[in-house]
Amino acid sequence: MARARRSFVPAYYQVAEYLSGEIENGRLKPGEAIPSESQLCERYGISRMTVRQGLNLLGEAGYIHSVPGKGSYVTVPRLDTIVIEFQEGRIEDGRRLEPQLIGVEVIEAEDWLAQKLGMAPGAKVVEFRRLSHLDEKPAAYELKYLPYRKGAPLVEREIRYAAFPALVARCCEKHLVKVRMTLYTGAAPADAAQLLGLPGEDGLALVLEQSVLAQDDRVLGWGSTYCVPEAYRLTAESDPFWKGI
Amino acid sequence: MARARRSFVPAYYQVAEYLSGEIENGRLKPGEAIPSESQLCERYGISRMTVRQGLNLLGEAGYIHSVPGKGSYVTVPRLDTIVIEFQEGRIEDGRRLEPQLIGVEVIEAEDWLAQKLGMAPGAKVVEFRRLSHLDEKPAAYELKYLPYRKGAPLVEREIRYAAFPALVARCCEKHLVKVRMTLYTGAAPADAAQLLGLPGEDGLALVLEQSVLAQDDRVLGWGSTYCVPEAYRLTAESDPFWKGI
DNA sequence: GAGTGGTCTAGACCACGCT
DNA sequence: GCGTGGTCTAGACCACTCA
Repeated sequence: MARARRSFVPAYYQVAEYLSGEIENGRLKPGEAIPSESQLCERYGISRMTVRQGLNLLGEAGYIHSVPGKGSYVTVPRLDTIVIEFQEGRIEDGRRLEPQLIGVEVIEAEDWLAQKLGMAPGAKVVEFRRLSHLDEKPAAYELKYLPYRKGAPLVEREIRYAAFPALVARCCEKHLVKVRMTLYTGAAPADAAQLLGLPGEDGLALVLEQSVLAQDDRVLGWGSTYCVPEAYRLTAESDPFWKGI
Repeated sequence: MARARRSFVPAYYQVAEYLSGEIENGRLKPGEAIPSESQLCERYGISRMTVRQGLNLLGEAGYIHSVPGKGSYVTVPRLDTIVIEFQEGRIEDGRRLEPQLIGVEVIEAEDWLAQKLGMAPGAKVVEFRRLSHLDEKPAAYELKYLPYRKGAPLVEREIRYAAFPALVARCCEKHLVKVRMTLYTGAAPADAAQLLGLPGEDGLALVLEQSVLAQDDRVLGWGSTYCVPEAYRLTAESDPFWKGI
């Protein structure tokens, strides 16, 4: 508990380690108050700013949170948020899918698409379709749309290999974009079902819908990926101290 | 750019706002260096610790990162990590599923299960099955397993309503657990397919596999949820500055 | 050697929650 | 009124990078 001498570990880090240890082994329980800053100063013989630096570390990691005028408390971990690392064109074990561009067109957006993209019906959009293979077998069919912009040439190489959000960002000249994704099991369009060789008359696939959004939530692009069942898995891990939303 | 006077906004916060604004509007581009700490001190007429507090905020948010001896740089956002808020027994729009406990048994683990749970084959495990309804229609079938522990009574109320990770945590007397989840479209077991009224001979469903892990990655519980296609969707948003893994 | 970020001090004043 | 955390200062020494 006393601060280790002759150590290259910074003092603030030792404070953080000590407290996170106490939390992990259960001596400090969720909801409980941790020692006050001045107590920690005294215990470790360090200044308050240094103690605060350590507590800040724990706060970032989500172990604790503080209430002005009262104290700092151990956070109750949340198990309902999970983080997925989703790499387009790459599956769980890191193997790469072989993408094949099977169509690029400028079309007029039908109503449903215009709505998804936040455009007027009939507006011009670029549609492109990709079919990706894994081990010579078709694994995913992608259908992507982004507003047509004169003078924003889409290089075929890019369309073929680039991840969709990055493509959209470059095309719209935005520096920061976000992605919103929806996952479900649903029917693939007939042509996709055929190309993917989906069994059954309803052609169920794992569907990943991606909306690429600007910082102000304006939709910049929309796409849908139909994945062959079983071939495509997503793994995710809980982020117990996520603080977003 | 100059620090606002007569403002109740803390100085460090103003520094952070100014810089994040510059990043968002693209005047500071990913990979570029931001002004040095001493430059910011001078510009705002504040001390270095205060500037650092502001930069720390941006660092936490993932906008910038620093390189000792060189400077701080605008981070290139990542679009390949997304965060899902997954609430067991609750769907996208917040509606609750009505759970129904349809079986609890102590069984001896078959090989595949023993492997999932990291136990010896034949070890005793508690199996329970739940069927959840949405609008009177079956929506999800859950199959969960956790090691049988003498003297750790499982209250029916809990089994029926509690989220699985929380149940496991309480049962194993662990304070901190993690969840690893895998999502895919796959075949449901025959009994599940029948109860859910899945169409087609292969009975495809959206499958959510959950492993509940201790901090040391030991498996504490394993479960699988089979969701009726289309009824169940997961939405996720990108976390452009996630720093994990 | 000049400049950078990383760590740390020993103070200060404030708003807040309690009692 | 006392203890809490939130903000802020004006210094300090260090290790590091780069010219």
